Amino acid sequence: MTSPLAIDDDLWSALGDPTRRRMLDLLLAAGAGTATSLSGSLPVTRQAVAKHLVVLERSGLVRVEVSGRERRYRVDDDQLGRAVAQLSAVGSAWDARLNRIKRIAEAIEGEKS
Amino acid sequence: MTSPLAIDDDLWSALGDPTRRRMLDLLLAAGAGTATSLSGSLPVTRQAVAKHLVVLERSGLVRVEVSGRERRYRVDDDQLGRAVAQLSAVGSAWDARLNRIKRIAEAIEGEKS
DNA sequence: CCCTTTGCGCAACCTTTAGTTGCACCATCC
DNA sequence: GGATGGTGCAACTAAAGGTTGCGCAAAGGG
Repeated sequence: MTSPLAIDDDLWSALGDPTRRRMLDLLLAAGAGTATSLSGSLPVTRQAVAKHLVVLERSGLVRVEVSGRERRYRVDDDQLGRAVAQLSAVGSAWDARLNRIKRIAEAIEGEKS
Repeated sequence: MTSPLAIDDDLWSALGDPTRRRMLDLLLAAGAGTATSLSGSLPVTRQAVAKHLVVLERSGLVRVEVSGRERRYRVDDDQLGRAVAQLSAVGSAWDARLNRIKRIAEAIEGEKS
């Protein structure tokens, strides 16, 4: 195992920002959205949202669909699925280590008696 | 459900940095470490590591133990456990939405026939 | 058809964060 | 006591997240 943590940093860092995470939530809930519509539900300006959309698009988590003068974004299911898989991979790697430590601690505890 | 995504942003953002994630890995693997020892296994300077350790300590993910002239850090199991729980909470919330979308799509697909 | 909306993009600027280098300090060990 | 090695502090740079202000083009309503 070459460290289960040799992770796609780009994907992770796209998810690292709270505003971007909330944008993904909003997009999942509404199906799609534009920079303007998203900024209505977020505590930041449209321009900030637009910059985040660029980041999300570069990381493949959303795709754009131009319709007239609107740029409508929606989540890329496959890519978000991959992201979720990585989150849970890191989570379970850490969990495994924590459990191993715990078992060792308990074993030592047992020996003492 | 008041959005499973009303998440502890501090904890998440502490985990958002790739260097900090690798530091946690190193600390878990070695049991403990100092700014100097960690910087030996990372592509950044000791000072950068020291700053990250401050962030990790503020978020409760590591605790320090002063021993002579060394400041030895180790992971706080409970807090890392909470962090892992949050990762998996967000992951499964998204997963649930993706699956719901998929089911709806399949249902529509079914209707067409 | 013109004029007003409205959704976007671009540019300048500010602040915070991750990183660097350089230096001074103090505990340790010979 | 003096060299050594682990820390802390300060100044500086670069990139990221955010803001404001402006200009433009596509829709829509008289």
